[in-house]
Amino acid sequence: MLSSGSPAQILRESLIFSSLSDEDLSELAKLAVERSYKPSEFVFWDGDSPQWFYIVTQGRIKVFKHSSSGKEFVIAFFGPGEMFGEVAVFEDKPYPASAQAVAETRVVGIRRGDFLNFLANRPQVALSIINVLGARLRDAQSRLRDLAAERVEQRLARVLIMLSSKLGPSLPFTRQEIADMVGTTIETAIRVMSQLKDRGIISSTRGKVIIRDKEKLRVLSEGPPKL
Amino acid sequence: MLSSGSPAQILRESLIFSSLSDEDLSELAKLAVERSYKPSEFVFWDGDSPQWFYIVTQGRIKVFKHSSSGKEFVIAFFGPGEMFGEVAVFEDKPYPASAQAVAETRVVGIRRGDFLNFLANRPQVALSIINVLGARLRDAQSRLRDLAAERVEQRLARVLIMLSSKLGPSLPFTRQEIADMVGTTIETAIRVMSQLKDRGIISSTRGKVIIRDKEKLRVLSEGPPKL
DNA sequence: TTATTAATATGATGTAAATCATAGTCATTT
DNA sequence: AAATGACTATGATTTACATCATATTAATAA
Repeated sequence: MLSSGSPAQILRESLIFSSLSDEDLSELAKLAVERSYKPSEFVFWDGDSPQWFYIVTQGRIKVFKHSSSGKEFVIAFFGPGEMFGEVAVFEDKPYPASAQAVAETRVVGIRRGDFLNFLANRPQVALSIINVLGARLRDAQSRLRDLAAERVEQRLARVLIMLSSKLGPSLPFTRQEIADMVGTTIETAIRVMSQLKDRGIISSTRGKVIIRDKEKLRVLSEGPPKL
Repeated sequence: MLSSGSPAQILRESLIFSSLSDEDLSELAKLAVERSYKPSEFVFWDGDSPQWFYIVTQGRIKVFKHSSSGKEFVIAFFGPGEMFGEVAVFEDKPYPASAQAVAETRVVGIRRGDFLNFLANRPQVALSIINVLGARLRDAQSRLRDLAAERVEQRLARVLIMLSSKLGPSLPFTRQEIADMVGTTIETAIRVMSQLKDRGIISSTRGKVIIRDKEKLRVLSEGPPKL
């Protein structure tokens, strides 16, 4: 989505900072530090103290939590232009989840204190952060309801729809990654997706899912095919 | 928790506005409108367009969503000093959940547009809202992980702990309300709580739960009593 | 008081999905 | 080219929990 460039350019292209003047932007860029991660490298761990918040510039970051039995639950994948690690920064509590690169990934990081100072004089930026947090909260609450009350097939359909509205019809995720987003096991995810394949709703290759019939998927995600 | 008083006084006592000057506060108070609700009355419905955001001054508000099969999932109960309906307001999308009074309840409401204008010049207030949203997001993400991976007993223990850290050891909720927060059925909630009762961890009367042994409850909420 | 309704309780049965097991398939490395 | 390891696939079995059914108890109303 975004080409790589100078930190200032990258920040410019990120939604959150679109309201900034060139002046403010170059000031913010001074605070930003670039970092690279190889696949499977961690940006931070659940429980770490939050020094930085981040914006992805290239690649993809997986943010997830472990259950008491060790299972992963994926909160979200973040791509270019998206911020992560922000919850911990604004609250000054340990990161509530871990962040791991799932591809060759570059991020810019801004120190907690620096960023709070910066925000203190830019209400417009604060408002756009409020917007991002609001959207994420809304999303989390929907997923809560889904996990509490909807069946796997329906939840999986919703995850696929959400992903494809962000990334297009071709989704670069393994069954395991999808299972971890849906909150199920890999076996169940495979079984459900095999059915979707048989019904012509999706097709797939190794590590990739292609949405073939978005409309049928939408119906599935809404109606209870039960009863 | 809070005594009733003038709108300005109520706002003053709410965490979010603690940083405001008396001047700013009385300006905000001018924007605020008081309303009362009887038990079971709705403040807004899922899907309504968001004109207002609210702060509870007396009583209690239940915010919840329905599943496709009609089951309720309770996102949170809010008491005096807490805001609700904020997600929709900051995003200008329909309310993603319904809000219903569960007691004789008073709230103050502030119009979306008024409040956004007010915020635009008060970065400190914006930052404290970011804090509240951050805390709620963190909480929602924990619950997501729990729903995806933990068993009912554990989730129920966590809900009881969360509630008692807010409200003290005596919790004025029915089994149904607790079930709706945990994401289970009333029967299962009753069964699990009967066990907790037998083990001396809680006691209860009609519509009320009393935490007797917080430590045992904590252990339950963490360890997998499985294996 | 009796009637009515909401909350609590508990047993019996059903089921979606987890778990356990095994095998095939595709990509990468040696 | 063979070998190693990740991903996909499917069957068999188990299980936590939902669902259905029916009481009992405690408030509230008639």
